[in-house]
Amino acid sequence: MSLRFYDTRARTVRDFTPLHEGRVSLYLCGATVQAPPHIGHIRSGVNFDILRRWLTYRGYEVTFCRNVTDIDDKIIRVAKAEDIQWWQVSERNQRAFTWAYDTLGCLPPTVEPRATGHVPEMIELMRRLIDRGHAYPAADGSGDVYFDVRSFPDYGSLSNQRIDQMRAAADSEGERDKRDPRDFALWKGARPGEPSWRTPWGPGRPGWHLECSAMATKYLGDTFDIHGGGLDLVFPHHENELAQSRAAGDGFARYWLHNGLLTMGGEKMSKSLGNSLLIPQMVRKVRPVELRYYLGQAHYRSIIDYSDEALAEAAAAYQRIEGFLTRVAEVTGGIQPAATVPDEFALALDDDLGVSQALAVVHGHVREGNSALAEGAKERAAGIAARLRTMLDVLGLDPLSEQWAGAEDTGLREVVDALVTVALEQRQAARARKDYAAADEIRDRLGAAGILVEDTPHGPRWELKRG
RNA sequence: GGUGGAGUGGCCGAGAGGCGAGGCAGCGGCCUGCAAAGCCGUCGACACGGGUUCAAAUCCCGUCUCCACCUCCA
Repeated sequence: MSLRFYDTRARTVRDFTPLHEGRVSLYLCGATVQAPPHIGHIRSGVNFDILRRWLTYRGYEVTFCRNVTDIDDKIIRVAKAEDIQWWQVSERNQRAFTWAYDTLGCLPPTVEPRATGHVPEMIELMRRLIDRGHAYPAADGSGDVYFDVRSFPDYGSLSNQRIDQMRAAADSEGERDKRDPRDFALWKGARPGEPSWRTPWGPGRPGWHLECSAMATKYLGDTFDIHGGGLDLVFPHHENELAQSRAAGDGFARYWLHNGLLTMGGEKMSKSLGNSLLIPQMVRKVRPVELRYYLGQAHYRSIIDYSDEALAEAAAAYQRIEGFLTRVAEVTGGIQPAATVPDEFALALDDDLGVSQALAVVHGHVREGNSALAEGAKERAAGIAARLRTMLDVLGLDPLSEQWAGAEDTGLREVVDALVTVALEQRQAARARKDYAAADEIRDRLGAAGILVEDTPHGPRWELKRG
């Protein structure tokens, strides 16, 4: 079976064939940097990071463009409230996003363009739209430029809505002189004191949607393969992107992928609802890799209803995988990843990125590997571990990778190891003379100090306790 | 009003007509001086009511509940 994805626009699973053989162009709507990221934003980042890694594993050269929208109403509002510059707000939050992506092991995009760096491209796009009769500057001289939805019969095709059946929303504040209430702003004329950029239609700033069309086609071409984002972006954001790009004559995205949202108590997590769980507080509860496992384990299109309990279970599941690989590495002196993943794993990911089924394959390997280890079959265990590393690498979860190995290593590990070894030698001596009271006391005292002792067929081993 | 989606065992979470994914927790056993880790076994589910079928979580009809989008949102 070939690679296939659920395409929002087609409303069905479609075989994936890239526009150019061997290459995939991927655009992801990243952050509007008005606030620091919560785990829902980073879920999206993790989902598409796994997609990107899988495409790369499949041999495609992936150009991954993830934008930053660094100007919008809320950024201006926050800046005003704090009496700082708008760009101080966006810089601050962009850094928070970058830190969060890095912390969760999301590979950096090929390019990460910012809206305000692409005003000339946006002007060019607006000019094309006006020339073709799909956009118009507001007649009242406000500087607004609107997209004329009635001029584009295909409007609504992404979200499967027809203009006439849409709830007639009142014009939002500041929008004036539209031909139809559903017309959306390509460009917003500046009001006094607002940041602005010059255009032939007056000073102003990008509407929310225009910059994505301008940036996606600049970096990926008039037509590109995949456009992704959260499900809440389907309408109006992606609908409007599609409309303005197609109306301008571009092919735009060929496949539309949307990740499910993250809820808490059944309610969507969002900045505006104020129920955000921010990344710094989460990585105090579990390690970043465990948070990544939690956010990535469910299918990307399903809802994740956050709970501390589920997070803890995910951490336990991850530790089981990690425990096996750590023990094999100790016994064998090191494991190199295998060249390929098992077919069953590949089949799962090929089918609309079935991470949950892929993880079942992972856990099957862990169980077999543990059995091999218990039987003393080192080579078999090592082979299983090698395949496991390759699978986990695709998911960004390999405990032995540079990203995650020794994340807590403070450089004192060797020192602690020497000290613990002294204690363990005394304990072994006590066990040898069957003085179990003394042996247990040593284990208990190490335990109180945060050292977990386990006896194995190869002798005792230790590790730091978690939590 | 329109458009999508969801309801699976104590919990998380896949699957989508036919041997009950996987993980966490529980129970029994093995291993261990005792543990821990691990292994083996086990318990156990498809919101509700009808229908189609030899066979239905899976298809059809109806009902209930919940969520998202139509307004800034990943």
